[in-house]
Amino acid sequence: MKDVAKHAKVSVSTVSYVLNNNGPVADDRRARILESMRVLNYEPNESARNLKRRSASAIGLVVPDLGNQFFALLAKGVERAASQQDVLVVLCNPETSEEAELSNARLLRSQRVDGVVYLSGFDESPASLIELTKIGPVVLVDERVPGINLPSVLSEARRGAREIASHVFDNGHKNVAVISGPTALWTSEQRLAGYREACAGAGLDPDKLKVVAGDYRMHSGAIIAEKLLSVSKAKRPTALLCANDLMAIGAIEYCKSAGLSVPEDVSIVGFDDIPIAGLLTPRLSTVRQPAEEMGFQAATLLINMIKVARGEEGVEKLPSQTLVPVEVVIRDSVCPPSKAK
Amino acid sequence: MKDVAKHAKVSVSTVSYVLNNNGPVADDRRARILESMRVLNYEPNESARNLKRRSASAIGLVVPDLGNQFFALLAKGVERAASQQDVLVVLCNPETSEEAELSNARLLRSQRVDGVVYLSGFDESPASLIELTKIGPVVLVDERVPGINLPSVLSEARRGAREIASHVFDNGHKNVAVISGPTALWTSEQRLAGYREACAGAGLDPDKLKVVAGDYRMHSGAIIAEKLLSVSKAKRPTALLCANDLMAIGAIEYCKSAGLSVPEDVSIVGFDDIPIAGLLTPRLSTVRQPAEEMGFQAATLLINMIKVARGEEGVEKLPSQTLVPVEVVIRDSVCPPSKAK
DNA sequence: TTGTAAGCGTTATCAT
DNA sequence: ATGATAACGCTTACAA
Repeated sequence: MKDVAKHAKVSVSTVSYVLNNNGPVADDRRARILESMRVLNYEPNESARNLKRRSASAIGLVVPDLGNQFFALLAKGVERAASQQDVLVVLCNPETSEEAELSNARLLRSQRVDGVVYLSGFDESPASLIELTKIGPVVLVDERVPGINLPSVLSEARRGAREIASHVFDNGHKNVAVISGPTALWTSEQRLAGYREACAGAGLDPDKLKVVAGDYRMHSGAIIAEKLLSVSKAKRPTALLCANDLMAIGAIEYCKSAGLSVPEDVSIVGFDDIPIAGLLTPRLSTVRQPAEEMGFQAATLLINMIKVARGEEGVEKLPSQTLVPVEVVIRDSVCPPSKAK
Repeated sequence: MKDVAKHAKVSVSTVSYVLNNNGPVADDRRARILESMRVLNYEPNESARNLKRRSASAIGLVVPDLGNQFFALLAKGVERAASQQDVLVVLCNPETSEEAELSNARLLRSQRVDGVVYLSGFDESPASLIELTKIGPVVLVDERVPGINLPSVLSEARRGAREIASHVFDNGHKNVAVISGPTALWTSEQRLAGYREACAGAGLDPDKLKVVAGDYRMHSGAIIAEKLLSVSKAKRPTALLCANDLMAIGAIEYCKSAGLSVPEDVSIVGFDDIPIAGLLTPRLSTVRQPAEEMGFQAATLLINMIKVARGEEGVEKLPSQTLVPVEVVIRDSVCPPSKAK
């Protein structure tokens, strides 16, 4: 920067002014400075800027597992929103929730990021999260913590769950089981609540729904399906409501291995509509959550919060709660229960 | 830090010494300082450290599309390796290759990252890449640029391609077509070369292989399959060698829509073995590339290069070329050409 | 409108 | 073994 100043025969502060577009600079000088920057191909040292301005123009993205396409797409959306505003995205994969707590807090404290987009997905430790929000802005995606009202982007998961479950009940299923998500997760609760509503709406007793909690991973879907379906044919559920696609896929895989056909023997629905859902045989009926869009919204909201907190001029505070629509997509994995039953 | 020094009644330099474990510090003082840090829950300001040490302890990860599971898994591996060494990962999604060039170069120059893991996947602009490597370390994944020998982690793609193609030829296919990757990409060339070797090995003329280049995305697989298969049954290829799984899936989808059955009417193989490959009907025969492992290796190599360049003590330079093994996995998408032909 | 100079929180080079 | 102190590259009062 000194070099640029020297080369353009001005002082460093003038250079700084043109760099930040604040402070008044005569047009001819500005031009000279810009030219000098180009000639010397000067690139501002962001570490120094960050030090001075006490900010990093970077956000953290805490995501449990990029192997899950839903999260990967979400990450993509976050990245897109951030790069649009020249904000960097720092990837964090909390191995354990212990570490998550630490690494997040440290990340924020160490001034390497200005805020965090937080996707929990697995178990939650609200206390540490609340702690986090005291250090800096955090936005949750598809999650809420019981005690406190954190900014977040949510989906209409409950409605989606209700609707797809209704679809199943409308097909005439009476003996329906649920492969649910981890208990205590908000997403799990919402989806389950939706299923129960549909159940009641179909004139059935929601308390008679068999519910087993999985961990949102494929394997647990298979395990639980086995548990649920290894009973006499008369008692065997004719439909499985799975709280996400991965578990639904696991369930389908189990059925294949057990010689049960889907949907003839058992109807199965999922949740999320990850890209693979439409490619399976049978094509999976599910509820589409716009993963990438949700990531985009979350990052946009977070960056907005950061700017507002910084008192940047000309930025309106965004509502701290965003609701994105879901859409139930009916494909081939549901049919009326077989007469043979 | 000043506060810590004051609280522990020592000078800032002493605090700095214990923070970095360099410089000699009396044990009792060290203990006092550590205690003070804890009490004040002090967190070093990384921007300041970065400014001073001229490094960011962060690496960039340039990845074309997180929606592609192969890349997502790779990213996961990169993150894992990096976090193991307390290095941050900054995500970059080059929208266009123009921007890629710029944003990468700027990222490196602006001192926000110390190096870059680069996954091209789509078209390449070697010139800008070479430029990049002059600014800082870059490691390529599953890619090479013609002119120059960059550090990279490569897979035995050629062998894999040869072996899976052999499997197809061994099944008796004579009329085989290739849905290849983007021309000019190293991965495409390698795979194609492998296919040709297998072709020759089967006593067929490699120049008679029909080859059409796609873009590694699902859609192009479908389009090209249509082009290839919409001919009289006598001339229609009985097997499709697809340069990645996504295109293979596209091809399978096309076949389904066209009433062609796989593998009876046309055998199809892919490449990569993304998780979905084994879940399709028919289960896709393909070549497994250990995506996450490759990412891990790449980040490990990059970080090693950075440390070596920094002259850090006790670090041995890693070989700048890593070769990871592939494994062909035979599933159900191949069978001998139908007699009916 | 422009320049001077005082930090931002560290690290590293010296004396002590 | 410890403590002043000068950078690191930038921003921003404040002065000119």
